[in-house]
Amino acid sequence: MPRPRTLTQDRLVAAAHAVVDREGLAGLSMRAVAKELGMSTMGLYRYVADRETLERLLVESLLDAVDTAPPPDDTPWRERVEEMVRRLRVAVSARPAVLPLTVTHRHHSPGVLRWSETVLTILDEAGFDGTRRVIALRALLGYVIGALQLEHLGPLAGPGTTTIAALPPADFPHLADTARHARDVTPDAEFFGGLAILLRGLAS
Amino acid sequence: MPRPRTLTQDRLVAAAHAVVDREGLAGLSMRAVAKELGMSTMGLYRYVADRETLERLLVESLLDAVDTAPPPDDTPWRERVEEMVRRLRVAVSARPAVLPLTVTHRHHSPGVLRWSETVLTILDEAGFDGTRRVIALRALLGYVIGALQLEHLGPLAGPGTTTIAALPPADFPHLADTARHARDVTPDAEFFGGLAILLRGLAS
DNA sequence: GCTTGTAGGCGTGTGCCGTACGCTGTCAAC
DNA sequence: GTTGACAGCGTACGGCACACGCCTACAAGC
Repeated sequence: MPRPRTLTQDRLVAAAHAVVDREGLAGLSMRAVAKELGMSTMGLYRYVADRETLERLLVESLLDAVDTAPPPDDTPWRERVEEMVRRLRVAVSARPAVLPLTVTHRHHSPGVLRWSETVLTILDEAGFDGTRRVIALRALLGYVIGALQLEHLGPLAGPGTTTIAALPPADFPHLADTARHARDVTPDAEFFGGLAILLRGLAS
Repeated sequence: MPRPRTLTQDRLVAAAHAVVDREGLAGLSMRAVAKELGMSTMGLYRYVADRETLERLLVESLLDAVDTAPPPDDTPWRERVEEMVRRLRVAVSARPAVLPLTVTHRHHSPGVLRWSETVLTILDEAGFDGTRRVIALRALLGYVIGALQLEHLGPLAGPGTTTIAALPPADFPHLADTARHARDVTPDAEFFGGLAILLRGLAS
């Protein structure tokens, strides 16, 4: 009977994403999102308890988009795990700016829970059980989280590597050599190369 | 000839660490550090360009403490890499509160550069070269960064896992089972278990 | 068709934050 | 004794998240 709501949660999250896309993560504030929606700052608090909740919604909107249906089981389990990891990476990489939020709010996301369940199912079918399966899942998650941050916060081809290349090669001979080779490694090759190492280790 | 400095960089960093230890990372502010030192807020800016520089110093003080001398080379290369990773983990885990800063400021740390150089030397002796060595190093770094965050921001025995255990087991059977087993896995076992998988993958 | 309860939205104010800028006080060199 | 370089301080500004109370649009009951 009272005045009807003027906003949906989707519109709110879309506005937040627009702000982040335009101004970066540092530009995300309640004020900025409110302005994006053409309403007053405090009006947002009718839809969201606090800033942290807004961040959580942002992350969930990303992770819920991940397809967590089991890949076709006529492929080897390692390829199926790789496919699951690939899907996660695609979703996260779509909005690298929110990656720091993804790391801190990951626990609350139903998308990640569904993803984990599917991966565990694959690992189960591959013969992993008990603590071995726990450790396998955590190792995969750990690698994905770390590698994605490495990729987006300290890219191989970015300033970090060029800084290294400018170091005194006498003190850091291998590092200098590695930086030179690093220029030839695409982010994809680096990420899936590392993943392949992990999967080989799981298999043996 | 002018008035002598009253502060050393060490005292400044120690004060910042004290604040973080007492109030957590969120309690770290220029005002708080200044109060800790008994001086005015703006006095700090004689020693530090801005807040980011202070954070960088905080991180560097941690990472420079890592022993980057090559481990004795009469042990297998995998054990030597494991030893290097262990040292890094010990240093970071000493102050888990600053872990988020460690991730973002890692590039600037000479300690990490020296660590990487040593690890590359070991990998070189183990026969890795070119892009294979690049990918191996990045995989190790990625795993370490991600696993440490998993360990300190979403601990196995923490609220995340108990939340999972309370989920409808019908929808998440493997996850529920995993959460039950997770209680028996110590952080050490989890971290080095995952690392062992990665090292096995590197060796094969 | 008027009244009234409910709930959406807004404005103001508080206490944080980082830091720009100009002043004051102290000391060593001359 | 004078001078000038520079450590340290105080004030002020523009941002932030958010508590709190007010106003107002609406639909149900009479």
